[in-house]
Amino acid sequence: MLRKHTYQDELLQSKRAIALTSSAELGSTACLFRSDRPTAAAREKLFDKALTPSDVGKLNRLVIPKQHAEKHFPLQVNGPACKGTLVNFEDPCGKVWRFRYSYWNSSQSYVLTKGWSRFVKEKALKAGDLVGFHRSTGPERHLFIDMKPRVTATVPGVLPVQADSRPLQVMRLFGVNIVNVSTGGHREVDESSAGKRLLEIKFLPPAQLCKRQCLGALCV
Amino acid sequence: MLRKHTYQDELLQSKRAIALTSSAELGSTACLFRSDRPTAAAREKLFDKALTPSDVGKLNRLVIPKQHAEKHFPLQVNGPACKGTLVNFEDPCGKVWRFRYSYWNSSQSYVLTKGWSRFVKEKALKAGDLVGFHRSTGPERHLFIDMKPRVTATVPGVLPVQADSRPLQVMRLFGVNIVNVSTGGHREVDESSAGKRLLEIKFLPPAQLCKRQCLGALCV
DNA sequence: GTTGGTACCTGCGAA
DNA sequence: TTTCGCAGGTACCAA
Repeated sequence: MLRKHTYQDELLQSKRAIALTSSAELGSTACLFRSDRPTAAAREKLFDKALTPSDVGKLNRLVIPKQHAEKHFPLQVNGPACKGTLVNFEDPCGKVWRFRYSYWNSSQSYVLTKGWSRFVKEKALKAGDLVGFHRSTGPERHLFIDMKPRVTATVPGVLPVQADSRPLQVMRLFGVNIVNVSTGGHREVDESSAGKRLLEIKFLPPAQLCKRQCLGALCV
Repeated sequence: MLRKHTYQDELLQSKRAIALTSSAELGSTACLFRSDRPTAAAREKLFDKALTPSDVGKLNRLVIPKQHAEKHFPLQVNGPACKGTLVNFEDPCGKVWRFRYSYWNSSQSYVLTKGWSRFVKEKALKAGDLVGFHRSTGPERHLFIDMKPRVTATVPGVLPVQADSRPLQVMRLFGVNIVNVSTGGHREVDESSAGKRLLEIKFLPPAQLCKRQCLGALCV
């Protein structure tokens, strides 16, 4: 699981880095489970982002809106972390995701890069879904990430809505998604076109499930 | 006009760089006017290039023929400028254009990238037009760029030709382009299809004018 | 040969 | 008006 060559520089940078208190001390793998998982208690919501087609597409990066990035995830742009750092986020399953976080001079934007595409794939994120960022309010200041399906104008009664009010996108049978509503391949989907979505039935890969804790909990 | 944050690394590179004496010291904007404009005197012609469809298309780059690039614009391919540098060229209006100049290993070609598309747009360059490169012979060795319309077989008398013999592309009224001959939106236009150009009448954005010195001079 | 990651760049819309 | 953010690209490299 260790990719030997990879993270040394980045870990060093991470340790020297920033006001951003990550859970880097947990280890060097891209994906871990926390063993000291706190109770779901004190967390402050930092911000949400509605994912764009690019955020979930081939660009393998998430643009963090600048105002949120500079408020919550400050990077020392001219300091040792100017080339980015590694940041860990815990998902609702307790799984820890390590992302590279950096600033792109050319576009003047803050981005999560390395690791992001795996997250998109495993969570089966789609454009319009919301990703939320949180931080524990205790002294450890751990970071958390969660995801919510897009809030969309559906045709009431026509498409399935789950008990948790999640619309449209998943229908589970024994913990497996058996329905996926896609946009038929169009990249640009806005709220107004959501009603034109086509129903596609397909099996989603098991990786989409939260492997440790969520097989019975539907914790996507 | 200054995009403050941007070009620090690149300026550093530019300052460390190469035998290519650019006028980088003029500032950090992509487009400046020289305040110390020399007389039109001593310049040596370096070379011309007839623009290809790709040079004026979506690729946003100009390929510099290798023999000219290596003769006139040497890059230390393995040196500090191996990732390219910024070079300033003054156009006939005295407007200074900053282009990124670099070598693409994948295609083994020398290219102007950043900034080039703006130049193409503002000058309304078309495939077949000639772009000329010059250098002042004085100690400052400033670089200059100019453009000439394609030498083309037009239908005499049908399309307007300006006093400077530029065919087709611009007709000015009080210093404003009121005619633009385009290719109807096709991206790839080669010599053989040039005769099929359509006339379109439209107002061009004011940026196409040479803002400082050329309102009365028709200096495109 | 393919994929993912880094670091470029640009058009465009909103402020 | 110009500037800025950022969505959507590209090039290149390494695995």
